[in-house]
Amino acid sequence: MGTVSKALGLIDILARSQGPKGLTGIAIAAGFDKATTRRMLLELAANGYVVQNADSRDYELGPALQVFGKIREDRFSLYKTIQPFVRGLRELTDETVHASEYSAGLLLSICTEHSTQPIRVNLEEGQKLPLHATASGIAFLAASTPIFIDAMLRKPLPQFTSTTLTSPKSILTAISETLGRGYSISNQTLQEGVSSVASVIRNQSNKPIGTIAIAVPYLRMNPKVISEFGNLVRKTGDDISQQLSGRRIKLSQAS
Amino acid sequence: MGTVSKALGLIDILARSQGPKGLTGIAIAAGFDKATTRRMLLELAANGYVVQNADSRDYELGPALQVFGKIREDRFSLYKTIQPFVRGLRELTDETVHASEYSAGLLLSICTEHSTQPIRVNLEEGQKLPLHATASGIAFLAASTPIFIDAMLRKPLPQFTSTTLTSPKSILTAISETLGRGYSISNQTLQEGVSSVASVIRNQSNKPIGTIAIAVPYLRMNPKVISEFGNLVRKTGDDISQQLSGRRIKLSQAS
DNA sequence: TATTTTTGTTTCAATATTTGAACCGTCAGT
DNA sequence: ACTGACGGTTCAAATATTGAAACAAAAATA
Repeated sequence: MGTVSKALGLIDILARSQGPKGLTGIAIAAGFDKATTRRMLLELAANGYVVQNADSRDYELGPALQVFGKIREDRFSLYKTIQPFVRGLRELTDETVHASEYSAGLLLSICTEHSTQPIRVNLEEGQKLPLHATASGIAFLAASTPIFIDAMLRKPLPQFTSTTLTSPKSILTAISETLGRGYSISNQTLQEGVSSVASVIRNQSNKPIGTIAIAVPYLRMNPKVISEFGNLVRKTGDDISQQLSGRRIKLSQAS
Repeated sequence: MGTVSKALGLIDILARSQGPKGLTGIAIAAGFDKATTRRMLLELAANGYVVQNADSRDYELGPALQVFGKIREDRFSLYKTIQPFVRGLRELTDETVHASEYSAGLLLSICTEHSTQPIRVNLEEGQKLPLHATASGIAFLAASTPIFIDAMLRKPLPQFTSTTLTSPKSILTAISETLGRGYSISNQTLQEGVSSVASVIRNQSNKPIGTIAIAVPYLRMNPKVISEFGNLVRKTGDDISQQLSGRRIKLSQAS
């Protein structure tokens, strides 16, 4: 692993930990030496990706992330297109609905609307969704090329719960079932007590770029709910893909 | 300069260039070798900070920036607090109004509302504002400690226009004038034809964290406008600081 | 206040990573 | 088929990174 990845890993750690964090804590979490960690943090800070509180000496995420994030959003506003759909689906189901975008071998949660019910699925912002262990991942794989699927199933497939699918064979089965019904189903594959249905989102070129999913506490899941919510996500996924192909992505620029 | 900074510089280049960019173009813009540039881009891509289009092989900003940007915004929502003020000031003046946040030796433009007039100041998203060559910078310095001012004036002070202040002495004068009147004035110090008035924004601890500014085409600038707009930014800066000290920044964390 | 502990910062020789010139393959245009 | 432009690859040389240890400063504790 290169130095750059290590440094970016520190940002991940800061993002995951709520609130600021001291040097030692970050070093331990990252598994690096204090000296190494500090040098990286300083370099990140020099670029605005991290800020150090002058008093407490704690580190936090920096404004550069916001700035670049906004620029990216401006150019490729998947989020803006998706958000109303996610919200609509939440209102319709009153379950936690979330959309994700594919990036670097996994799905990044980019938009979440939480259920209002007392028992609900809670999703951290920016949560990483492994392809093999989530309904979203299976839905995404089902829309991918055999080459891509093969490459992904060659990687390690860590087990998160007792029902995580960890064999390529079982995942291929789940994929073909997904192709049959038009949406994927997960049964506590990433987190105990959480079931989901998910569907793929495609871009103008019909390539899969992300997913939309409904995450339901297992206790409220049953075949009727699965089929009802499943058909809802499928339709919503299609609608989003439709809208993405209809509207051009913003390319033009002002002087 | 360390490897990390070099890699982050590539993100800067992608952000500044509108739309995707090829390997060679990026390498030239960055001044690195192709091999180096590519290795960095791959590493950035592996972390989601950059994506490579499978067909065109061009590189673009990645979703990780959006994800982390949103997390930061959630924790430290200077932007959300400021935006209504910026918009209000734009409506009042119909000139371009922008707010900035201090980071790593300069001010990052984080929120802009453009004038609707045919001749107006245009500001790129995420524009970097040097402290010595902008009204925002002078306003920020005027609110800073002597130690900080001294450190900043020791750095190189590049000349951008014929009227850029490049001597520590002239900048110190501008600072003391700013302290006297409560807002700073720039006269085409960064870009020809642009004058600005600016005022500082402080956090709960009364420390300067950013600025708010009105940028006016030079042809519409005159003493009357300066004093009118100047007093407006000053008041708005104070209002924002007031609101920031009223509301606590989110510090608590869940389990 | 004195003492201990924790946390942040610096140093430097050993080490692993980065670097870039040269090279290869591919595609588009002629 | 030739040419030029571009993306991607290789590998020895150059350089940046690493981390143990020492140091400093600040908190916590006695």
